[in-house]
Amino acid sequence: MFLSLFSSKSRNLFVRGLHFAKQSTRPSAEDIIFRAVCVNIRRKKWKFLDQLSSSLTNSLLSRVFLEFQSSPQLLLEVYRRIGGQKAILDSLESCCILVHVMVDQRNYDEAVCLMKELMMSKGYLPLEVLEALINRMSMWSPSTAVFDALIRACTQNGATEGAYGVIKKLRMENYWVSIHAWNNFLNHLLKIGEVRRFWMVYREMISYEYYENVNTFNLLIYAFCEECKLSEAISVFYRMLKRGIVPNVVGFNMLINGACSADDLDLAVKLLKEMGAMSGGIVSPNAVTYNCLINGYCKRGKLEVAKRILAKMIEMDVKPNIRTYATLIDGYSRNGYLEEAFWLCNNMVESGLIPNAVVYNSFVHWLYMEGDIGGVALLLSDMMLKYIPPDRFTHSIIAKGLCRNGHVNEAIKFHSWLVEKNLVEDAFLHNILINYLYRNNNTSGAKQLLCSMFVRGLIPDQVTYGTMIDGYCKAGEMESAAKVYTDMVKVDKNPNLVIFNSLLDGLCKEESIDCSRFLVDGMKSLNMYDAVTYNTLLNGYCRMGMIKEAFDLFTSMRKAGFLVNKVTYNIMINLLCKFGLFEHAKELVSIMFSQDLAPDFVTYTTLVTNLSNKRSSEEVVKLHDHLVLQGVIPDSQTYEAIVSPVIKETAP
DNA sequence: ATAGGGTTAG
Repeated sequence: MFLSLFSSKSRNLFVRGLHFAKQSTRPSAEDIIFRAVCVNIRRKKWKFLDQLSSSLTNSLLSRVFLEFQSSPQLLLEVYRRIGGQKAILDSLESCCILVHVMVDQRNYDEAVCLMKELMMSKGYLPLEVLEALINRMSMWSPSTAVFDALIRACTQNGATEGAYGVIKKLRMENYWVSIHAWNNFLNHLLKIGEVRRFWMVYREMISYEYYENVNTFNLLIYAFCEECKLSEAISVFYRMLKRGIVPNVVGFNMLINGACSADDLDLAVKLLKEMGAMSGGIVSPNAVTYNCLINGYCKRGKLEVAKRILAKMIEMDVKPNIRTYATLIDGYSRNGYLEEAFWLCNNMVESGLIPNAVVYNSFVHWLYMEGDIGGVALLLSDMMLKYIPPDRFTHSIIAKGLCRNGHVNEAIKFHSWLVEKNLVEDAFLHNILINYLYRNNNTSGAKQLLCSMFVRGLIPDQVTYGTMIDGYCKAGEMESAAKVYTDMVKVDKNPNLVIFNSLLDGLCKEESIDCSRFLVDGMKSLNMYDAVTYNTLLNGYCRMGMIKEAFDLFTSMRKAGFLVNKVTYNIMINLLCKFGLFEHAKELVSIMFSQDLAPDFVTYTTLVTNLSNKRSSEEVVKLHDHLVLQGVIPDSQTYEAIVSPVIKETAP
């Protein structure tokens, strides 16, 4: 192998190299290879390098990179040629030299990738990488882009504290943290739902006298939208214009998406129409804009409008993408129109787009919800045939689908299989399983699963704790629920509204009325309460026969407005029916219609069941007809059990 | 930089 080194030309260079070597008159084997490699790199003899690739050890590579650190172009070529990226990762120093080279060549993605790998698989801490980068700093232009890349690598790895630590350290060492780096970190905070921290960091950044750029302003809009503060978000837009900053489509999209999630679709449409005027003719909608609106309408069941937006999009020459179709497909499936969803999928394929895991996940999920196990099996095998890898969503959907269709043990087996195959799992999947184990009264199984989460390095989240608390509350084991609550607070997880509501329900169920009121007062003082809270208490009053309290509460709930929903009326209708006050109950039904809260299958069942116990068959049929004529969809079980036999009986 | 799919409450 080394024979070729000693061809005459190489030999000359080799000897010359030896001449300059100070430390030793007898070069080691590595020295020999090192010289040879360097020579051939200079001459771009890549074939030679390929032959040597197996001898390129860590220390050798380090030496080579150091040798060529001032020729970035050449080094980049070496990196691409040798395919020995693993070897490069083994040496922090050579890796950092390469990162500098990449950044210098504006190849930021590669730089970020390299650092992500370095931290993920080699376990280097962000601050260690930073130090190594700084050590190589003097050789290069004082560009801070390399730090931007490091912060991006941290946020992409989910290392929030790592990223913030790098920012702090840089400031301490008097390096400039670019606005891009701040924006990246701020965006990361919003993505992980840390809105409060977002504002803290934003204020910190402003205190260092940074000027916001268009991206920062967009992030402020995003943050306000997350907090459902739409008017504040819009005022950010005008503040940006006043500063003379040119807006872009991203800010508008954030506003439109925010309006959609705040259930203000009129505003969303208005923004779409006014985009041009508001931006002085600079900005026009893109695919994201339309997708946000389509999603808004799909989630509210307004499929016809959603489809009209798709048509509009095409008319305006904006190409629908896979997300457009995935959104529509999910919207149609979610609202019970699976046939139409499959038809849309066909359209999509004909337009040249290939269904991805998201599309399959929607179908699988809604087929499971319909109990169509056979359909699921077909789709999953189709997915495999087309080499579309399932993701963590697929896994959760399968686990939940199995549980929902009565196969909890199969779901547990499926989970074990995932563990065995070392496939992605997350807290989400565990939460689903834990929930169903409780429902099946398998408390010990649920506890085991929680333990296995810890073992597998998965951190239980608020939902995990909430699921356990709810499980114990439903089982009437309030002491165990309280214990989980204490455990949760110990690990610094704050209870959320859902958890409080679960606890309240548990207290109401065991008829601890004083504790229940105490909890509600506490929740009010924390400003953490909603319609569920009040419905739970109302239901508790009704169950305990505290009629006066129930009516008083109902009145104050109606005064507040937002505390009343369909469930509230269903509870009250049930109460009135129990006392045989059917006329009053029907009055509440009309009020429901007038408040745009259409009675649902629960309303139907409550009325029909109670009426059939106390009144004639004719009245039951009359009520059924009355409700159906007003557009109420009957609960099929109730209909089959009560109404259908009566109709047959009265028929001639 | 923004958009799509999975968990918890009555």
